[in-house]
Amino acid sequence: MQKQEHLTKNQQIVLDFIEKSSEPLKAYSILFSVKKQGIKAPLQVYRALDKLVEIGKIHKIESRNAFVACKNSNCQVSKATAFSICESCEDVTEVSNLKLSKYLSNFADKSGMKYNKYNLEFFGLCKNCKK
Amino acid sequence: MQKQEHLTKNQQIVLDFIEKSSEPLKAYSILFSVKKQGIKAPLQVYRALDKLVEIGKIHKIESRNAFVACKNSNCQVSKATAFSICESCEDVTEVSNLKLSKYLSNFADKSGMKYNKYNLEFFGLCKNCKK
DNA sequence: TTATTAATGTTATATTATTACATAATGTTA
DNA sequence: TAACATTATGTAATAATATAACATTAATAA
Repeated sequence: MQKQEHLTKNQQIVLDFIEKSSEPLKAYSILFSVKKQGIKAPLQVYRALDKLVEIGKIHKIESRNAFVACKNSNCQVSKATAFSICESCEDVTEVSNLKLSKYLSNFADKSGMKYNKYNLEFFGLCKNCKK
Repeated sequence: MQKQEHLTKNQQIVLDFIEKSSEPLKAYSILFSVKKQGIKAPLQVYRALDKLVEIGKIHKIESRNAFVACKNSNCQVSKATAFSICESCEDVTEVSNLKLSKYLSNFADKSGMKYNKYNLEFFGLCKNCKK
């Protein structure tokens, strides 16, 4: 279902780096880290990020301008994303909840607008930070 | 329930401008427009925006880095926001749906995290652009 | 093979947002 | 009201995020 089988060199470098990270990464921090692998300019990173988002390999956390690897094998999730964000430690976790995604994917209000995508960000304190 | 009764001059200028707009406004376009009213620097706008977001008078559309006036009288909504965004004309509407907000405000998943805030952005084509 | 599409490399620049510091206004409390 | 704390202001500089424009190369399709 992904539009592209093969990732290009730059896309693969950026994806590898994001997948290894336990936290959301910002474009310029990715840039800094992949310079040794030949990526020199912001645009090279942004292009890779755009493509990776498009094919659902990563997601952008809009409120943080940061990127995380997709943890769902289900490839439709790039059109239906939900995250929980700890406002203290900034830990971000992808929410995988079938009921939630069904509810939101089918959501329709009086506007008559048919949604083909959504992004939901929950904020709070994670277990650790709640203590 | 709002933390502040009285808006300061800069806050009021910025709020007035946003309330008059039918579309989300970006910080620098606000800046440009309120220069005649004595606001000279980005920081003056950002400070006003921060405060207005904090007290729920406006919301930030994260995926667009833009700001809209709150259309709900209900003041708790700044902690529970939902928008529908047309990807063609960029029209943004605040979604006011009690069922949705109840569902999301009470949402809890296995993470054990207690959420105190969420932001949801739906994307699609509005009635006009669907044609 | 030619045409088309997608990706790359590079430079420059646009856009969004914050730091730092000095000052003034406002609110609180003794 | 004086002293203090808090909040807002003004200003300059700069950081952080993202895109435009253009030349070139690689991959894919017809």
